[in-house]
Amino acid sequence: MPVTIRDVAKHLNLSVTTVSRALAGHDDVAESTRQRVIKAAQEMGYVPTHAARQLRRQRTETIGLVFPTLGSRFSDPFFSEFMAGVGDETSRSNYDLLVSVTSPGEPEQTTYQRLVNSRRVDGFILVRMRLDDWRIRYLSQQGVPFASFGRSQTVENNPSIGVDGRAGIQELVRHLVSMGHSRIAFIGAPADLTLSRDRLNGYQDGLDDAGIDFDPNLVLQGNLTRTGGYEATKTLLERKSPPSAIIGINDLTALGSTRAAQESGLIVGRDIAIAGFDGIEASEHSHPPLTTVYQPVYDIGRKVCVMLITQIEGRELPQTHLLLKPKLIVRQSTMDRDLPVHPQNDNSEPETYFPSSLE
Amino acid sequence: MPVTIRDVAKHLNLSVTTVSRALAGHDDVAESTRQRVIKAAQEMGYVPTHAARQLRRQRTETIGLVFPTLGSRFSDPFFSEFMAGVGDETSRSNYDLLVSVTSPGEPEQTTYQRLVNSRRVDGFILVRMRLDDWRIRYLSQQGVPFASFGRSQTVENNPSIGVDGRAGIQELVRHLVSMGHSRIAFIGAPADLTLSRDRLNGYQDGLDDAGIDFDPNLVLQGNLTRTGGYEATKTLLERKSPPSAIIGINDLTALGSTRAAQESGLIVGRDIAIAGFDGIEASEHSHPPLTTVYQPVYDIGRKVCVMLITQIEGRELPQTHLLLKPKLIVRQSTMDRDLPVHPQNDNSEPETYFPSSLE
DNA sequence: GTGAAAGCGCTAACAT
DNA sequence: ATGTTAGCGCTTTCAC
Repeated sequence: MPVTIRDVAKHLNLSVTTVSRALAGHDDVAESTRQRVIKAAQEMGYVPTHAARQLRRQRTETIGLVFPTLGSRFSDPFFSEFMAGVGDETSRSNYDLLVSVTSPGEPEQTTYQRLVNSRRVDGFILVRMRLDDWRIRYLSQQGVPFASFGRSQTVENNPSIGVDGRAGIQELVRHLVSMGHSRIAFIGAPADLTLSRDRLNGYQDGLDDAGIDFDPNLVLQGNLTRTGGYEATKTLLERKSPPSAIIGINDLTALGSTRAAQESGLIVGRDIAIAGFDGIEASEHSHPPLTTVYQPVYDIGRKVCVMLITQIEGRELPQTHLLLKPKLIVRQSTMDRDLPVHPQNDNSEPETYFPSSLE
Repeated sequence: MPVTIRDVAKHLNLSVTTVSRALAGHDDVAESTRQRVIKAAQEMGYVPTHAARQLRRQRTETIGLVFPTLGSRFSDPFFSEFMAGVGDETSRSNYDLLVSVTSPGEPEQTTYQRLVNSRRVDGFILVRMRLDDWRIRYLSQQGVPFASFGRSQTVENNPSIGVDGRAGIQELVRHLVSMGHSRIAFIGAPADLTLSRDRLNGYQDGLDDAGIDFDPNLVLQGNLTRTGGYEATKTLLERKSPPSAIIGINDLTALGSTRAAQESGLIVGRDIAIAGFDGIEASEHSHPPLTTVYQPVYDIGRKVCVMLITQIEGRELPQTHLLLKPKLIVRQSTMDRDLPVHPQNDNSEPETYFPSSLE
């Protein structure tokens, strides 16, 4: 039923080859012919069948994105932001985006293997990197291109964009210390995640800078969700000497933390300081607005995608790894209302996240 | 490089035909042969090339999901929840999910047309239905299967799952009235969306029930985002006689509204009541927790997907349309703390959203 | 029960 | 500048 390249060829009394070449923009076809072909194709509503082209060219023009499952649902706005960035960039580059939500029962590996073996995608975008990451080993070995948000220590230099979570948290601790805090708690995430180690290191660094002793009682493990933050905070607040400030490893954690503190009758920002990491929209609109370490997730999604496509198309990558510096955004959740606005409180995004070579 | 069906055939001294049939489970191949084939395929790591199979069978085993762009970013948790449901169900049914974020420049139609013409997907899942919806006309005309979350009035009975937003909001108004409110504002969404009309009708119904006159000054249009709710609320609160209660057409709107009210020094739940619609996770964790009309978005995603796949595979659809009744969840944002908990405040999800035929 | 052959729609190597 | 031919990897008649 749908119109094929043969229909167009027949219609114009040309061979399919010529039509194909005209449409592909080869220079060995007469300009007049090309015009006729383009016009006819247009009029007849011809669009190449993806499967056929794919089979022939051995390229899918599709990139894969496998989301980690977070319990039965995933509603981390972080991921939607990221996906929006990736999605915009893929369609800008005429690629399609295949999304897999690792289903509850299925092990993640199966998903990747299936996609690789059936040659369903040209490459992968990886998120939620682990210190030791199976995916990197597997994909490198299979020769399948990939680019990641965040690094792993599995392979030296995989193409990726990272955010210096260590420096970010370190700066956050500095800010809290400057506000007079010394009992600062940290609600982390599973230890195998790269971001856990980085941010925890930053926490450590920050304490060191201020000459504060590390207190294991003030470090708990959450799971990057609101609920995780909520529960960890309940525990913290029941301690004999509770913290005066809490850092959530991400905004969701900090938001859960905020709720727990409020349920305990504390005024966040005055009785206790709470801060997060990510800078999701909700952090800005929460009550009180949340101090956070901002990273440009949408843009990172786009750039990681650019990196991947560059590789897929065999072009040279300006740099394989990019480490961005996140930006502390101080808001009410760490500021006593009676104090003046902190000088760091500049909400504008810096202009120069990315080197021009990636633009 | 990757192993093809020919490799398997050669390895076993069989024809590709036989291998193909053995793997497809046809009954005209000797049981012993089948076992050998399956074993060999397994060992050799054979997985059918998707493109080839697709070209031959004229089926993609892929379903398409085109997200509306909401400004440059989309971070509505509503969509991630929905996508998680769709994604889980597609992979359970061995389908893939192709996601398109309509990019800022590109008109939505182009996206659909490209996907249809290149035969990239077997069908679509539609969201954000409009009263008069081009997509329904187009896809029906092209003979491409689809199923939607929400209805349009374009076609009589397109396969869809809807939520009775009218009844939901009506019940919400009833609740607000029972709490003593009579100046109830409504922050809506663009009028061409089906959900806008439904929920506005419910608002109207609720007022009628209570014998309250409709006051056009209390109805504003938002855009389903926090910012929209925030701004509309600022406007409302500047009015000479501001509302004592505000209904946001979705949770995000209500959350923005909450922030605006708090900035004006109001205690939400006591000085002003605010409620939303959707029941996203953030509504539960906001301060104060938000009264909302809950709809099971994740499950709806799954079921819509089941509907679509049923159609694609030519099986009979038990019913083309399903209308779910949403559930009012009363939380602090509409309750003066001094009052006892409202009887409707039962947070458990009802067990019987879906008829067993869809399970 | 198994194999040979055709063909899905396209692109590219090789003529002319 | 255009056409002929082959083949990507698979499924499906149609023979045997």
